[in-house]
Amino acid sequence: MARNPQTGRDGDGGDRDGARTPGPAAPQDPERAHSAREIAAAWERERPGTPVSSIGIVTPIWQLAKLFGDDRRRVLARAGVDTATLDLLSVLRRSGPPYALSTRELGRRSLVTAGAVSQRVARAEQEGLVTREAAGGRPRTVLVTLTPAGHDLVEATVDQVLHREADLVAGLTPEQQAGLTELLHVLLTDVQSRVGDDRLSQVGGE
Amino acid sequence: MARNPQTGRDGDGGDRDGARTPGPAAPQDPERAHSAREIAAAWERERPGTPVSSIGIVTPIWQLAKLFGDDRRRVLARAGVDTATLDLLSVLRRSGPPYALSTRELGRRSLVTAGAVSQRVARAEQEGLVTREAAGGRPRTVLVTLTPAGHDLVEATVDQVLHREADLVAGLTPEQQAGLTELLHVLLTDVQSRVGDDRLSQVGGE
DNA sequence: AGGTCTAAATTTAGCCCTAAACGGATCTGA
DNA sequence: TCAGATCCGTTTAGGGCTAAATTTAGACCT
Repeated sequence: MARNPQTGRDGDGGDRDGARTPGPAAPQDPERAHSAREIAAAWERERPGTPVSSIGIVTPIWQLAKLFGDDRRRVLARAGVDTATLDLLSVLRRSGPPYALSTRELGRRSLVTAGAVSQRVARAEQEGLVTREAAGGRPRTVLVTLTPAGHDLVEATVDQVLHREADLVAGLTPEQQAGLTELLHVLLTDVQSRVGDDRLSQVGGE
Repeated sequence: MARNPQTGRDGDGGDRDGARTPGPAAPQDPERAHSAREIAAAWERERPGTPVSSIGIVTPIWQLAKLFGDDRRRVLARAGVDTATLDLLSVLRRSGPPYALSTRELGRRSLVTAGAVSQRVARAEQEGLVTREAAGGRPRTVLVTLTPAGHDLVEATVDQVLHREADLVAGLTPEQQAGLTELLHVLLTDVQSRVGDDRLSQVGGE
């Protein structure tokens, strides 16, 4: 999911560009997507009154998620794993011995639908990274357990991924990182409480 | 894109299977995904020394991107559009009259591959939202132009989407929103300059 | 007991994306 | 002028996800 920058607006009114020289006359960096600032400015210019207030937050979050996701995918491709599988294995690994969770619990911790979990588990089982078995717990519970091969795969890749990501955010000072972490935490907590509240998704919004 | 919370850390090296209680790992709200803090703590507990420093930033960014993306998809489903199509139309709309851009330019502004742009345009063309024609400009350039129907669709949905997203971030004070916007901008700029730098994606990183 | 309800997992249909192979046109240089 | 290098856009193969339909097994009633 995560899809694109922001639904909206792009640069100035005139740089149609169809052909032209990509060079010096271009608005910004001709090789890069527009920034949230440029998108909001374009909205204002094209449609005065457009509610652009959220763009400065939502757009960079999507762009960053895309960059982090693509980067992780490339890092993991070298190890022959995909991000969805590593995510599954990591959740199990982090849960501690005996490295087993129900499908239900996996879904909750992975932010994907039950169907997606089912497919992830099936793929991982196919590759011998987890096992699946009925568990006596609740009615129809299935217990997914990490195999030694799955455990090894996590051990072999997690530090790589996390180290790489630490490098990617290293441009911020420790103070900036702390401030950003705090603000993101506050925003996430708040958004979680609002999403799913269907009253707000009506047109008139509040 | 955007996939999951955090690849997490996994635990120790040897104790496969231990045995029982999945217990102590379920610390918080049983209905919600784990927070970055809980994930980092689980790593520390299971594998002391894991480089968790980036988790406080990367994990909430993914979770937020997922929440925003899912929410937007649901809002747009009512209008019978998908997020990818609206993104395409919006880029054209905000480029201003004559609402036409080359495939190449569309790819740059959308953060997706050329193949994805081609497919998006084909779908939108199928629905009569854009037209596609050869343009004399560069060598093999194709010009994609918004139709009146496409223009109308943007007008009918963009405010809805942006208003909804403004509601979603309304829990932050104006000061917090400004601070977050600034930090995200700094981080994004920095990450863009680091991604693609292949030296960093080696294991040894940094 | 038997019928109905509900919860959990899976399956199915359809969408969208990436990576890589492909097709065609322009530029380059002998 | 012709071969090769390039550049753009499209097509193909395959992965991954969501939403909805389906299957199953206990739970609940009467």
